[in-house]
Amino acid sequence: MSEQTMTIREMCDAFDVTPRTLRFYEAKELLSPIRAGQKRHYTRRDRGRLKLILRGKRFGFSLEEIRQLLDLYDIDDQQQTQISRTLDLARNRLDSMRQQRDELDAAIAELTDQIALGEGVLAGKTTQTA
Amino acid sequence: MSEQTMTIREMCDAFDVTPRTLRFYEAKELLSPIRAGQKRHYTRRDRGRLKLILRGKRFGFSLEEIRQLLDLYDIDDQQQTQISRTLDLARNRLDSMRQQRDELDAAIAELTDQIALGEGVLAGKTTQTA
DNA sequence: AGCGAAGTTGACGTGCACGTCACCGTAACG
DNA sequence: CGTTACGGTGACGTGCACGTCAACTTCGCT
Repeated sequence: MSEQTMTIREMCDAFDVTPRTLRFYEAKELLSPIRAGQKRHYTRRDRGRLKLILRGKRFGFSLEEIRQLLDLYDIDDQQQTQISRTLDLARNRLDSMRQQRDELDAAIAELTDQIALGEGVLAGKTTQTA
Repeated sequence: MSEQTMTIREMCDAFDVTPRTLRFYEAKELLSPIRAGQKRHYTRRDRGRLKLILRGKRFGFSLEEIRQLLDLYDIDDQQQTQISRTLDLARNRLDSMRQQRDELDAAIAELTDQIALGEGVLAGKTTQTA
């Protein structure tokens, strides 16, 4: 139970994506499954990366941005010279994620208020709080 | 200082968007500036909506999703029958925003760890913590 | 050997969110 | 009165992230 690789279909079922999507990500160099002849075999590393890709997408990052971030998780393989650049990129990304979270918190609070307001209207009260 | 309306250019400068974008949003019925002859005049309401639109975009919502959410902030103008539907939509959206925030928190934590790891590598330590 | 299911590579199509360009109106300025 | 600036309306173009379809291999059976 060490070289647990998955076929493209197993990947699709596991992550709810289409084969087209996986091949597309590979073309964009986000994934690099092993080839057994022609067939693709996805390793644990590929699964980890895909998970990060899908998460990144939910946060509104482009595939290109995600590609650059993914390098951080493979930092062992990298040249020293590259690492510093990647770290800068990651720190920037981290900043914008923190900002995004703060904004998100604010938006959640606002929306919560608006819903309460709407529920009030439904309950027959007027908009005037007094 | 009550009917503070803005021209399209003032809007563009204030929100850092192009005229094309504002006209596009209008075509999609996200904005509805007053017309003085042909010219558009953006009211306080338009500015509020645009702010919400841009925020929504940063969270990865589509313009169509945003359009439906915007209705919640104009709930006074609506039919009772519509309000309930809009509220449901808003509650769903709120749920997914909360989920998104939790995920974002997790991602921030992970990325923070990875950065620390990378910094360790730069400092000359090996990946092996022991 | 034959067959179907699964996988592969192009190549073209699609929806979204605008960008770009050509052309028109009009209001202001020298 | 010409022209420059700002704004308007189509209409077509573009980048991204895939969807769709045709035309193969390649297994794994029977």
